[in-house]
Amino acid sequence: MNHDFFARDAKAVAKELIGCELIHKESTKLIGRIVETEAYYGSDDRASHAFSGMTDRNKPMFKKPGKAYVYISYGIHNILNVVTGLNGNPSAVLLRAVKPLKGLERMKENRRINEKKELCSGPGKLTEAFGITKDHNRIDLIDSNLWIEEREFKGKIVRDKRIGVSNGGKMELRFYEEGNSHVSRL
DNA sequence: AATAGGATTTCCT
DNA sequence: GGAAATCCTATTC
Repeated sequence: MNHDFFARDAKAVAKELIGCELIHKESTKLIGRIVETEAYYGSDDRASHAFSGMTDRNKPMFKKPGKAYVYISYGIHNILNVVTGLNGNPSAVLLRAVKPLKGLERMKENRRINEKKELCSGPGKLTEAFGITKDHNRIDLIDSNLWIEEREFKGKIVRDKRIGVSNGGKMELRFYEEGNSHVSRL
């Protein structure tokens, strides 16, 4: 995936990321197929961290498309986003769930569980399975050991309201593969 | 300097 | 279905 792919409207990127592969290469190679994403914008999106302008935390959202924005949620979970961007406006796509394809054993160790469906079926779950932490914040997802590869997608995509956000409004910015059991919530 | 609350997960009943 | 876990950030006094 190149920078141009991410330098577009977050909603379009979120939708097209469904079916692509998230790859993390460290000692072992971990691969998951993206089955669920959400788009977040800026001043026009009350649910977004960037709603009230730039702060220390959300700074990556204002930076170059293709960068990672990782933050800690509820003091416990690392949450992974890809920065997107149209006209330099702050925006990002949250990676909510992937279907484990490769490195299952390592993911099970990281998650301390065995059920495949529970490994990556949520934003906090997939970062734990992949070993993604705030150390990955602001890294470039094009030329680091964490990246996304384009894949043809033949399934059907469902669009819905985002999960877990207050002031989410009526905007339907969540995308997921219809019927896929690795989605956090069908 | 202090405090309120979260783009969640897990465990218990 | 409900609440605890847990800590960092942003906001307020």
